[in-house]
Amino acid sequence: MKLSTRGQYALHAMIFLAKKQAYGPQSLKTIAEDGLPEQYLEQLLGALRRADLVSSVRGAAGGYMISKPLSEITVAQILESTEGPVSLSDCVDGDMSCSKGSDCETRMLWRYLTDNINSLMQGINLSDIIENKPYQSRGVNAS
Amino acid sequence: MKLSTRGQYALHAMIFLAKKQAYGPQSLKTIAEDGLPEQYLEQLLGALRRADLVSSVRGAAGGYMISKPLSEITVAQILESTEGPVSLSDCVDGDMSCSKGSDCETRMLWRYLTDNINSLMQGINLSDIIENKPYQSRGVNAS
DNA sequence: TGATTCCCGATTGATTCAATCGGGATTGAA
DNA sequence: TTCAATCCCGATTGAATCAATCGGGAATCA
Repeated sequence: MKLSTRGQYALHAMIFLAKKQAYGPQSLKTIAEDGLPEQYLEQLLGALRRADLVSSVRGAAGGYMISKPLSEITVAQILESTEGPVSLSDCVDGDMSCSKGSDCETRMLWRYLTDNINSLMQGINLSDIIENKPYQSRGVNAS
Repeated sequence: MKLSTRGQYALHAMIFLAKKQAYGPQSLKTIAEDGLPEQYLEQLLGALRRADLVSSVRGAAGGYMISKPLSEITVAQILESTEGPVSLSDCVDGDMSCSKGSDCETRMLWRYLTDNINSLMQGINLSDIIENKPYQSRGVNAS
């Protein structure tokens, strides 16, 4: 179970933007400066913008910036907007492609794990990250 | 973030075997009976056997069976043996492909998330699942 | 007007995934 | 001894996904 580079790059970019909040919009070129492929990153920032996590300014001296308080942007939001929903198995989302009933053991397990992973990621926001807070166990709980 | 079918099929098969423990080895054909592709499942059972989670008996009337007490087989073991280690980002395992130092913010975050997800999965064993115990929050903790 | 930037769909090449294939080895029963 | 049932296992295939690039367009500012 692994994230794709999308989520990793996106988080990287968001941390970068969070730190530069005071200096106006940051161009793609600047954000990509430490090695991320620029045009690829562009796709990701598009996704982050559509998720309302960043806003953008066009034209010369334009760029991207964080669109709301850092404490309101969670790791879950960043990853979901670029990687799609965290959902270990399709059968967790009600679409019922499998033949078994809605209470089959595996489904309950996937749901439990998925919920907990989501809580974990919702429990950490950008502000926590850049302030280097040691993360606390929070929101992780039983079904 | 999604599991592949490997982990899903493997868990399914393990639950099946757990329930049939009293009835001797179960053949691939039997295990695959409710729709899993038989030859694909064969690969997975090979992996589970190499991880010592099941043992096999060849020849007519042969098959697979759980190889140790149900309470000693965790979801983490099942998924790892078929999907590889749960590790959200390569940079978590010390191999240092990235240029940044060992304490970069994203690395610490991936490590935190990875550790917690692993604890979560180590905290549930086959016995819990087939006895339909409501899972408790356990082992999930801070960095 | 032109440079700088974001915007965005299409395309490419590599990798991974899901599954099948084709044969082999082992065992128990007839 | 033969045969059917079963596990064993590496190789192959086709499709999907991933990572990245391409090629143009639109907005903004000097």
